[in-house]
Amino acid sequence: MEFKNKKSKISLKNSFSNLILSWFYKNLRNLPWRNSRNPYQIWLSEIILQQTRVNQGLPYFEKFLNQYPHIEDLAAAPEEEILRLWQGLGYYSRARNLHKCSKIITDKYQGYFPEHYSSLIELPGIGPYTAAAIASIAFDEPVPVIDGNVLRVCSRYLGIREEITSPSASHKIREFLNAEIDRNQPGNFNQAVMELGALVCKPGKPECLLCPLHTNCVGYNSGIASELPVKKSKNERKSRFFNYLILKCGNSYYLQQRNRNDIWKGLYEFFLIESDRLYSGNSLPDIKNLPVKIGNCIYESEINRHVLTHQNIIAKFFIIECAQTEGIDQSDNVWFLPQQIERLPKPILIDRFFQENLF
DNA sequence: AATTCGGGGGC
DNA sequence: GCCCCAGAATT
Repeated sequence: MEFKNKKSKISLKNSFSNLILSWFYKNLRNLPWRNSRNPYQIWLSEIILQQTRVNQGLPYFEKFLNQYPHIEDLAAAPEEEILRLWQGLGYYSRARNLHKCSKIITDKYQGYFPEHYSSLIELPGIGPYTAAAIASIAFDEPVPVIDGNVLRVCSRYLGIREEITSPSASHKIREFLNAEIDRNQPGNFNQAVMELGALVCKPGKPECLLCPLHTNCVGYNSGIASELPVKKSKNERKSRFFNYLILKCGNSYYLQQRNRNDIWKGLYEFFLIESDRLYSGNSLPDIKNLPVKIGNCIYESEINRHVLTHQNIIAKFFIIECAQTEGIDQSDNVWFLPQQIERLPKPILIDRFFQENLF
């Protein structure tokens, strides 16, 4: 008995959990959402950070918390205002779901987040990762988070050579984390694994000699850490050709809101003709269904290339002066003055052209 | 299980 | 160029 206890204490001291937690206490970054255990702030930071680098998300967290100090403020805001604040972060469904979720919490939960994974995951925009993050960090529920960092750290530590999204790999990692998670401080444990992935166990060049886990890391000991995790090859990016007709009537410009299930849903853009090619200004095709009678093309932009994860957007802007008709109505959400356009949520491609040429 | 939703930064 | 980022929703 005596011997058994001693042995288990020794192995406990050198466990994955203890080693990574003591590393975490010494090396954690001072991030604003770590200064609070307010579930609203935890949630906000997690939504912003989905598929987003901490450095890119940081200013957005500050802006949102400043503009919407409490979840009720977010729930009361118009969706366009939220999208405008989100502008540039991408994956705009996150912003729309942020708004939806804030209304549900405000209206149906009296402003308080549910405290368990099983309830959190029912909310819009909250999936397995975010539910686990909020439950563990804000409410001490011992459920492991699994994100890109965690998958990388675990696949290397365990030496998992199967494709990382395979059921087998997922199972091994989940079992491992469920066994290792510190049940007294699950939030710190989860953040420790992610932090190690972000600062040491990095994608290209892991700094294994700085890693507190390297003596027991299969990937390191086999010399294949940098090859892991194994990922499927990605699909080729498809090209799309966007011809933007910037219809100008006096000082007003035509903009429309994207509402299809496509990129940039909810954002505003100029009159768009998507085609299998780019047009040129001196031979614009006959266009029907224009909202106004068009005149000459007074400016033709260079070719703009805008790269998204699954698409290559190839775009050109044509400024077209339109005949002043009697029907120009500023209130119909179609014709806008530059200072109004400034406040509309727009794709970066559109905002960049607007800022450089029209504002 | 596969696709699609942005944009930026590192190399 | 290519990779990946504190993933989720949809098909």
